[in-house]
Amino acid sequence: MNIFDQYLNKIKNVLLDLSKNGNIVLPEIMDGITTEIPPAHFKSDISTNVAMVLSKANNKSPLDLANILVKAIKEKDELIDNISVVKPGFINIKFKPIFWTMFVKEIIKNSDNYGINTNEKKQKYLIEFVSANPTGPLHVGHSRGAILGDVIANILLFNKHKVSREYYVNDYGNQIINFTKSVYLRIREILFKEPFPLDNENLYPGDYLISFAENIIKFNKEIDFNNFDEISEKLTTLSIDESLKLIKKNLKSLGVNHDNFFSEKKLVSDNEVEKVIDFLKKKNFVYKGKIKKPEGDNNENWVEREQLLFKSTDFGDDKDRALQKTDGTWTYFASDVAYHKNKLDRKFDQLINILGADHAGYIKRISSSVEALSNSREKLTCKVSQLVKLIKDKKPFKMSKRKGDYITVDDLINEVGKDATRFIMLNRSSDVELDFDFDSVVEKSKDNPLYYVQYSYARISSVFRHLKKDLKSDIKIDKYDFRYSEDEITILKKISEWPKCIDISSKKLEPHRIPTFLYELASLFHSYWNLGKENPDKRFINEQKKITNAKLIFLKSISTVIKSGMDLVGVSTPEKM
RNA sequence: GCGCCUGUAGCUCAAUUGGAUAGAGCGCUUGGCUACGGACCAGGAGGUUCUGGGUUCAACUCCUAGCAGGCGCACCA
Repeated sequence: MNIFDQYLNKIKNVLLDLSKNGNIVLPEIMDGITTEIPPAHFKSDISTNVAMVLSKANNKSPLDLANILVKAIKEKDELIDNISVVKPGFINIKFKPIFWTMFVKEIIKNSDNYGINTNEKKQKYLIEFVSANPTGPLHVGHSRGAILGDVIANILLFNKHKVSREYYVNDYGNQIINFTKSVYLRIREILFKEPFPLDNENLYPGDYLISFAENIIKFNKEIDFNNFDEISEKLTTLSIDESLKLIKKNLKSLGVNHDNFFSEKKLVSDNEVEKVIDFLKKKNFVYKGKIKKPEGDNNENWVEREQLLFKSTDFGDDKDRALQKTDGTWTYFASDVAYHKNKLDRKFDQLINILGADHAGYIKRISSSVEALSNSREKLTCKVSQLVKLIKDKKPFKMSKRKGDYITVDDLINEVGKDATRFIMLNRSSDVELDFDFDSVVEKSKDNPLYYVQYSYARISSVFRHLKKDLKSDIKIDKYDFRYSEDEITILKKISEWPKCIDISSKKLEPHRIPTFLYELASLFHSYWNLGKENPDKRFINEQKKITNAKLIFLKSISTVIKSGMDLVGVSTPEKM
């Protein structure tokens, strides 16, 4: 039930009628015609730009054309109170109060589905996110991408698409070798009292490796840890398992659930990399060649070498990309191409990748490969989550990989909790750097939008509690013979924008619009609530300790939107705070 | 040198996928609590949307040339 879509269709039908009768000329494409939310001071409910879009084709001024259209639109619609033409050529529609009564009725009849976009073609999505190296716990930067991906998935699921959440496990390559060596040295430290070499840059110095080592020793008594070469393969598996256990725990504490963990190592051992390179060779996208040194690059150590390259420049990349290292092993990129081939072979309609800001430069390369594999530019969408700037005691908190100097997801959850973390991380567009201020996030006040929204839900709950009614159960009303006041309609109008908000969030993959919307709705609700102090008519519970049907379903409608929005964000809506 | 992201009120950010008089919070300031929970509300001040061109009936939004900040740029992942 999207009143903006509904009226867009009505208007298009009016246009078709008028053009059949020869009254107006229609262009071939009617894409530019929209229905929108008029600015508040116009005191109307829906506006459309139709007259401005069609004025040229009709050789009439937008205002003249609008006047013709206005008559035709109003003629067919008993719910319109007033329809007017404004300056550049906008048509503004104001509904009769009964429109809003009917509107609430629709929501109440099917409150679980309110906001869902029913027009969209249902698709099968694969969203890959987090995919952090399995070499240690997740930190704050990962959590933003994790939440972003999770909520995008929630929104797509809400719109009845099929979605699979996937984590690509980079369990192959040099980093894993270094990681396993680090675990091994921690084991030797415990068993043979050999101090861990903290000065080696290739090793992982983090304290968490000590507990990895302890666990591995404890549960693998049969292993002889004296000779690394003999146990390296086994130890690699065990070490990665330890990491993944920790990562999964971190994800769980953030409320993030992946459907699938996809192993890079398995991809390589199944020869999927060779297969995809053959595939691309046949299409002439792979060749042996040399990469030129970038201009202006001061690196003196540049070595030009011949290697297997992917022709990503054919797709707009600034250089071709290496697939194979000199030692014969695959580059990260090569196996990632194979991974994306695998995704495509699993018949997903759309692929979404969530990347951290530090990997943004990688997008061109991987999207080029997907285009080469699928002949489509639209198959893959990459979203970047920008940096999180931590602020503590009003000062920026610098993270470095050196021991004890970076904040993990565990720290974050322990300090501010899951709900606040999710809400605040999502409250800003993923394109902008995020200031994450520990002090204000923890504060239970108006500084914290999470509590502001939750509080509105708690207030609604308290009314139902007083009336001994259940907010969650369905409400049945016999007669919709009441009319809402202007104050109430202001809120109902906001509620009518909810499907539009979902729609845009979903199409643009911009979930930050949801917390923003919820905040605005909560704000309107709090204003209304306070009107009840001066004016008893605005109170929900009257002097006989009863509530009218009108107010009952009014509250129910508000709570429906708040609840489903908060569910999408993945935070709780407590009935008492 | 190149690529990506950002630039909007003193600060942190929105802006209905090109719409009308650019909106919130914080801060500043003036008011409102014997309550359906004040974790709230009402009012005020505060803007050349980084700059210059262009496209359009309409530009914070799109194109282009700059400026500033961030991130990245080999066989790492």
